[in-house]
Amino acid sequence: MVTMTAGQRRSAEQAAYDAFLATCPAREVLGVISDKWTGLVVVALLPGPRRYSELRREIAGVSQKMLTQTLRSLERDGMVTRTVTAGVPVRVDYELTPLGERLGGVLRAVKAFAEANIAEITAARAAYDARADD
Amino acid sequence: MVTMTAGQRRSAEQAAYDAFLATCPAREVLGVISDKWTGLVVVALLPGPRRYSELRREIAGVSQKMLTQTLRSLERDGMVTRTVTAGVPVRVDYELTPLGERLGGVLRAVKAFAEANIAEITAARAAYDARADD
DNA sequence: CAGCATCCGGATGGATACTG
DNA sequence: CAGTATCCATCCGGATGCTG
Repeated sequence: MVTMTAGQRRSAEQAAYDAFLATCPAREVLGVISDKWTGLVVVALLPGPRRYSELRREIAGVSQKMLTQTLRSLERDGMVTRTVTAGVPVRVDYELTPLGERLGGVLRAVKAFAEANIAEITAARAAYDARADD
Repeated sequence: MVTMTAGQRRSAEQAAYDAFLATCPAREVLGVISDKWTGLVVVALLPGPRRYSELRREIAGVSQKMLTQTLRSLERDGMVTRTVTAGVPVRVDYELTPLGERLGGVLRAVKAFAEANIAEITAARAAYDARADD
């Protein structure tokens, strides 16, 4: 197909890319942990189960919408379980599944890398920005 | 200040949250790898240096704007070096720094987790979505 | 208490055209 | 070849008000 238009070529590339992404577990998981709040929630749940309101308090700055959305997403991915205890008032507990705890392990690795290298990263940024200020 | 308004309380929480984020290396790094393309670029550079056009070809689906933006960001964070070789045509090579290679190591851990658990995640999603379809 | 529904501003990211 | 500049659609995420 030498006569493919630019648009057709892009579509083809896009399709190939989509297929790649669909079969790329790493990107799938990257999508999971790259959410703004997912990491914080998983880390907050590592010590043990937490109630909705406890999570809101522990993760300062999260809106209720985002917390709910994040928890639903984690629940869907099999990372947390949601347990409703009827009564007044209602009580809802969230807890990591074994899968969620393994994800927590990965996040700890990220955290370890972060703490070991943040100084170097910050320095690199400062140096880069200083050049830009010329 | 018992007479704080809801708005003031939120501002206070926001400030506390921002301060927390600013001093939280893990979130900083999470921000780095959570970019849509950063992971792919770092992984593509792991085997060795690559030219701009090579990266465009290897990472199917990336727009030139996003590739440039991602590379600039990685350069700023000290993860890659950018080497320009004058001439016609111009040649630009990107290469991981030691810091970038260490980040690559973390990404490999993510990848390993992903590949080991993707089946479970997919199954959990299917089960969750099946319930939603009721 | 633990949400859901709605609105809305800003950031994200793709398409396109042009340049040293 | 390796970008820069601009425009524009979409989505993310916060604010607000209401509910079982």
